[in-house]
Amino acid sequence: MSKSTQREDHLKALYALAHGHASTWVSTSQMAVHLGVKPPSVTAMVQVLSELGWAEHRPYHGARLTATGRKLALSLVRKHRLWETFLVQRLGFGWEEVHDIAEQLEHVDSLELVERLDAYLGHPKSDPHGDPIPKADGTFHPEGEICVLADLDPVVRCKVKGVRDGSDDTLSAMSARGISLGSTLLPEDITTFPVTWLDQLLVCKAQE
Amino acid sequence: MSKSTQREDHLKALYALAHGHASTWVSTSQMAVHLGVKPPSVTAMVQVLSELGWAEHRPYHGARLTATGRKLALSLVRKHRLWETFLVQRLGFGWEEVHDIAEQLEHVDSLELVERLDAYLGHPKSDPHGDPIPKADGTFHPEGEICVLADLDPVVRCKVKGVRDGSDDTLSAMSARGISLGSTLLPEDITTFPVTWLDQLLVCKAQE
DNA sequence: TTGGATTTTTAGTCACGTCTAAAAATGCAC
DNA sequence: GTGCATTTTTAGACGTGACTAAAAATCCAA
Ligand SMILES: [Mn+2]
Ligand SMILES: [Mn+2]
Ligand SMILES: [Mn+2]
Ligand SMILES: [Mn+2]
Repeated sequence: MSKSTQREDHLKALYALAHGHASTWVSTSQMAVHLGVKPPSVTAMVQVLSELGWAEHRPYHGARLTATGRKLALSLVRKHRLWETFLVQRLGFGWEEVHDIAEQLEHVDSLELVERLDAYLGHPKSDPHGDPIPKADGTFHPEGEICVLADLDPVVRCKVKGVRDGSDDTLSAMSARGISLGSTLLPEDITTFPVTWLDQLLVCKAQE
Repeated sequence: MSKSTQREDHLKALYALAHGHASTWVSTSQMAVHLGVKPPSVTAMVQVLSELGWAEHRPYHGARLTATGRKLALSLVRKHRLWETFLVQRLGFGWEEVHDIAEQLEHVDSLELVERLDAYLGHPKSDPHGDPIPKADGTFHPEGEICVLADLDPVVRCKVKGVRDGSDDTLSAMSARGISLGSTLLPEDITTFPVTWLDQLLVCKAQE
């Protein structure tokens, strides 16, 4: 309910600054820089998003998306990237010219429009900048988005793409279990990992 | 400058309710009905448009577009109808489904976008509802829009499409000069007409 | 031409989203 | 641990664009 260009752009900022990792807290000042407004404005808006159930706000700590908020953010990213694709692929814009226009088009409200546009463009998997286009259900194509292992729901086979905040100890412990960049993790192994790892391992879904 | 969806929609309402005749005064309550808001809201907005130099407001009488306002309104109508054409022609929407979506798309701000869209669609002359699409310079294709003779600038050869507020006397006086529905008026004749006729004769430009 | 109904504007309020200035919380250096 | 610099939130204000209620202008009918 209750959409608006501003709410939507704040939601997107939250998503973007967490690099798509729903578990990451984002500071209001980070968002302020990203959005080109002052921090108090972001605080106010984050409180609104929180009331709408789209974000969680821990005062003096930061904000992060709820599951609902993430879905909305993804639908915005989807629209943004589909429009960018349209502008480049069909209207012949240069890839560097399309961001600001898509920034406006993404707020046009019509599910039917997005789905028809997607079909018209041949269900593209990525936008002109190479960024992946979320599917209508909010998931990415396989080999799509990188996320924190904790965010993998349901837990499926995935590939290690990086480690966040890994101390030497952690890294060697992971190595000892056969985990390294590019290695594949199986659901049955993941359940036996130390819980702290779940927030540290950056992964993407592996092909079946 | 200082555009906004609301200002733009009021501008369009003014244009639409005057049936494109820049000389016609439109009441604020008419606009209110058209826009789905209350009359005081329209009064306030019309005063803003007046400050911006886009409309003229004669209190307790009505509002009408200035030359600048008319140009802006025409560019909005152009965008609206081009997007409608895109939605039907390219995305396969039914012609009855596209109005509300175009109502949003028309506010996207990018000259480049409009012109590329126009070219992409093959410079269509009319939208899916048969309404003419203004050209980028704010004029219509020949045989396009009907206007009051007084609005013809410059005065060119045109065809009579109707008479507004014509008393029997006026009509017979016109007949006496050889004027009837469909007859062609030449610039040199027009200059000899009684001035009152200029606001009564509805015409459209005739092919050269 | 006068009075009442109707239309339109003004006055005052509100929600939204922004700002600046001040207060509060945090966290880092010593 | 205390104190100070930094970050963040709160407080208070403003502009936009909506509303309702009241006042003003207009129109029309007797
Ligand atoms: Mn945007
Ligand atoms: Mn992109
Ligand atoms: Mn509109
Ligand atoms: Mn149309």
